[in-house]
Amino acid sequence: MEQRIELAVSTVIFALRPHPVSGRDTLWLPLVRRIREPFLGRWALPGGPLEPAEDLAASARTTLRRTTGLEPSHLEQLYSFGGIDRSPDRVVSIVYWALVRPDEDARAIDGENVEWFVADEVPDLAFDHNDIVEYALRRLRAKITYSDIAHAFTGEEFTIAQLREVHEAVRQVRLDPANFRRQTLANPRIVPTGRHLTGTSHRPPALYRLETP
Amino acid sequence: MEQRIELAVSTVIFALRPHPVSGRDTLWLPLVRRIREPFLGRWALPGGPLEPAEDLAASARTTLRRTTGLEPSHLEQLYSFGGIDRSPDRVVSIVYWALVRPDEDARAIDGENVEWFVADEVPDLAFDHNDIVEYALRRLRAKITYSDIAHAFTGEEFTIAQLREVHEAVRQVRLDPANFRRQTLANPRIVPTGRHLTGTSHRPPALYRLETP
DNA sequence: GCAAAAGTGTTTCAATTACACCCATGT
DNA sequence: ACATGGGTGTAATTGAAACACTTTTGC
Repeated sequence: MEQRIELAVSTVIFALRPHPVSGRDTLWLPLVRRIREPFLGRWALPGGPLEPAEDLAASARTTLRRTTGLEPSHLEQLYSFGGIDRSPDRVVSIVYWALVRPDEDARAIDGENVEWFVADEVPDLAFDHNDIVEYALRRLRAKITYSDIAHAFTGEEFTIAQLREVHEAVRQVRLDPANFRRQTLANPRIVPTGRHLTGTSHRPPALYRLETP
Repeated sequence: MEQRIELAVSTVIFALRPHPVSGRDTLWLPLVRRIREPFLGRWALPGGPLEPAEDLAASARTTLRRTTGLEPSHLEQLYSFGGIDRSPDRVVSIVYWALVRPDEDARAIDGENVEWFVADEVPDLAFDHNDIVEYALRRLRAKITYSDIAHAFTGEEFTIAQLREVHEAVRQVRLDPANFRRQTLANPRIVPTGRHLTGTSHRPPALYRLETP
């Protein structure tokens, strides 16, 4: 008698929203309340079984649309978890993590049993999902320092300060505006659009965009 | 009617051996000749179906022992591949990569239909395994620059030159011995054992070991 | 004019690189 | 003694960090 191994795809979805207490931008993520055993009633990462006709990334996208109604601006495989003690029945989870833009985020329509939490303050989750969230956070915070993923949180056009605020929110640090500006503009792919952001109560900052090579 | 999704674990196994032409140390990996369709007769990464009672990493270890007869000094998950066009039947592969020590490597007994190849000169492989090997090589070469995995290629005790030769072999570069030495010894976890390597035709180099914290 | 953030300049400090030179051993 | 790699010293270059200062807008 052969035991069946379940194959599921889950996604850690990050968005930037103001922290309920401090008001400063922080990472949030949506969780889904389980309506079945095991872990009935507990919060868990959105996900579902892998459909035979569906790509791994496509499956993550489907989950993302179902829970947030949005397209991810960044989607990346995180890790595959297959410990034999993760769940009463053997299940291997391929986990993705995704970033969604705050401007689109406003348009988000949460599905049933979906609720957003501050990423660093999630409750006790089902399965090993607390470990997974922690791992995803570490990866995001590491990767933003050496890659372009911060732009997945900005619009097409952005000011240097907006980009800096993304870094500050994700990494939970304060960065020197002058030095950040220089280091950012050292990247030749970041070019000024010529336009400026208006409506600020001070000097209007220049708008830039990321050249797609 | 439900289509079954196969779940397999494959491993890219690296060892350092002298290059057949240049004689300098290079990365090698073992491949297995397929004895079944699809891709019958083609070389492929060692691997097999995931057993219900087996951990993902344990499955990789089993494969490693079967093909090389050795224990890995380093084993790490690489990526999971699940494209719907990878194979006629739908198969999701969770791929690991492993490093084995050269001293142990000498003890290796190759299984049937197993042959070692220079990692940068592998033939046309089955499935998408050429892509996977390339990806594993990139990861290894990137990771050796910021982590301790080089030690997975040295013995318990090592000279600074031996460690440098590992870096040079993996990254295919020449490194300044003086600077490499300083940067290496800047790591407080690398401590002298007090012993020296004898039998060289020149000044006997000091032996070090990596403190396990 | 004043506040506030944009944007520029400058000084300091640490890390990397290149390379000259001395040391200890086998032959 | 001399060839060879081990090991040390040091000047030049680069980049990160800290911070003073000027600019441009809304009010």
